[in-house]
Amino acid sequence: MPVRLIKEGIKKMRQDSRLSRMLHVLIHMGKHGGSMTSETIARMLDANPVVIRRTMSGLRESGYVRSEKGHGGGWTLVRPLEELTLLDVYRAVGEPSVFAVGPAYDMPGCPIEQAVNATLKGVFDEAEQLLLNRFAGVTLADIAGSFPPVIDAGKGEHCAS
Amino acid sequence: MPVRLIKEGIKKMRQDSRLSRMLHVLIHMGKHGGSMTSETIARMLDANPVVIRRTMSGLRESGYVRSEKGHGGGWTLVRPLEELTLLDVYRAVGEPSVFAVGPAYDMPGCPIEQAVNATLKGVFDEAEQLLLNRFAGVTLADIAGSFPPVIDAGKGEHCAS
DNA sequence: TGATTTGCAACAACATAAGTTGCGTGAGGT
DNA sequence: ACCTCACGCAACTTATGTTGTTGCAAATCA
Repeated sequence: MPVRLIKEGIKKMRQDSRLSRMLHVLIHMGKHGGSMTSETIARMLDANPVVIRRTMSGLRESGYVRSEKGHGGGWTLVRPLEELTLLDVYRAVGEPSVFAVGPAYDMPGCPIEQAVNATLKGVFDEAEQLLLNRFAGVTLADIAGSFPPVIDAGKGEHCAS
Repeated sequence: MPVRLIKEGIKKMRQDSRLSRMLHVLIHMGKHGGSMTSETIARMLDANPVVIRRTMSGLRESGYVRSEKGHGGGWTLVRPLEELTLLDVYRAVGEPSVFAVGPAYDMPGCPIEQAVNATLKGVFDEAEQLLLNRFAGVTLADIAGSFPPVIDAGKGEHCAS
C-alpha cells in the first residue's frame, strides 16, 4: 500500500489588510496629535512610505486626513476619532470586496447557474449588510478606548519603533 | 488647471468561484442522473477538465461524489441533492477564507493594533457565523427548486453547450 | 538655494485561482 | 493483446491584485 502523504495545507486567498492598517494609523494619529510623515508611519507599520501615501490618499480624498508638502509637512487628522467610523475608513480605502468567494458567470443563460448565484447573493448580501451595519456603529474612538487601561509605566511605550 | 483625469476604477480583490461552480455542477449532476465526465462538465462550465478534476477531488474525499476511471467512467453523485447543503460543499472545496479583507500583524506588541484586530475579528466572526448558519440551512435541492417553473418548450435546452 | 516631504508613474515581488501539458493508471471494447 | 477512454497527478504558465521599490517632479520652509 502506498504511503499516504500528509495532506497539503489548504491555500487560502490572500487578504487585503489596508483597512486594518489604516485604522491602526489613524488611531495612532488621533492619540499622537499633530502631524506624522509617511516615513514615520511606514516605520511604525514596518511598511513602505510610498505604500502609505498610496493608501492614505483615499482617506485624503474622503476628507478625513490632510497632507502637507515640504519641510514640517506630513499627515494630520481632520476629524476627531469620535467622528470616524469603521465604515468611513472602509469606504475610503476603496470599499474593497468584503468576500473572497463569489459567483461564477460561466453560462449566462443557465437557470441553474442563475439560481445558484441568486442564492449565494442573498446569503452574502445579508452577511455584508450585517458587517456594514456593525462597521457604521463603531468609531475609532471606541476602538482606541477598548483596550485595557494602558500601563503607563513610562518605558512601556506603545509600538516602539 | 490640469485636466482632472477620470478616477480609475477601484480594483477589487479577485474572488474564488469554486463554490459557485461546484454547486452548479452538482445540481446538474443531480438533475441529469447517471455519470458525467470531466470533459462534459468542463464544456458545460467553459472551463478546463483538469481544473474540474482538481476541484471535484475535494468533493470526492468528502464522500459526496465518486469517480470512476476508464471507458464509461466519470463522476457520479453519491447523495441526493436533498442531503447536500451549501455548507457541505463549501467545506469540501477547501473551506476558503470567506473574507477578502483581514487584519495585518505589523506590530505584534502594539495594543492599538491588537484592539483594531480584536474589533475586526469580532465583526467578521459574527458575519461568518451568520453566513455558515445560512449555508447549513440550504440544500442543493432547495436551489434546484428555487427557479421559476422551467419553460419546457423543447428547444429551450438548459445550458446549451 | 537646499533640505524636507508629498505626488505620481513605472516596475518588480509575491501569492493564489485558473489554465495547460504530459505521463501514468485502470476499465472496457474489439 | 491492443486500443481507447477517462481519471490522477505533477509541473509549469497565465492572470490579477496587494505590496514593495525606485526615480523624478513639485511644493514648502529655513
